[in-house]
Amino acid sequence: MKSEPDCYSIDDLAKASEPAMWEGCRNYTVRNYFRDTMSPGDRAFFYHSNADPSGIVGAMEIVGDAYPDPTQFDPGSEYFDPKSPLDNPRWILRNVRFLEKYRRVLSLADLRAVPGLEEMFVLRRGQRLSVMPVTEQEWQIIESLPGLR
DNA sequence: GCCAACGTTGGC
DNA sequence: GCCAACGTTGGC
Repeated sequence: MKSEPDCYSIDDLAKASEPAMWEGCRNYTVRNYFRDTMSPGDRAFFYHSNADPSGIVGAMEIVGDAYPDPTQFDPGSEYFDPKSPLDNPRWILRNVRFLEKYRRVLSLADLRAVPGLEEMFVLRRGQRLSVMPVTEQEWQIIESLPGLR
């Protein structure tokens, strides 16, 4: 799950006393991942995009079920969507809980060099989604990389 | 700041 | 429903 650290970083999540809303996703594929693919208790990598360096910076956990993203109805929010019907919300989100921050950033170049991650979604050409699947195998490979903790 | 690769929009 | 134009993302 990607976030620009200038907007919301893993340090912000680490400081949060309660699970945080992963708000503002306005892409239908991501919406479907939130709705259909994620389950409470699933783990997710926190990825800093548009950062220096960009890459995986830590881990978190999905908490609870998907529910409508309140920012779509807030005219004061940058995520306001005037076309989203109140009685049929277009956008949903998940809450996430901080698990850990790694001691180093795993850049795309780092990940590309790791055997077994060749098929990973985030490494695929042209892939720009802010939320992408990770297989159990990929998770284990990454979590066992040296120097993370 | 460039630009590839998508997603979205809207005229027809 | 097609598709050109436009907007966005995000690494580099």
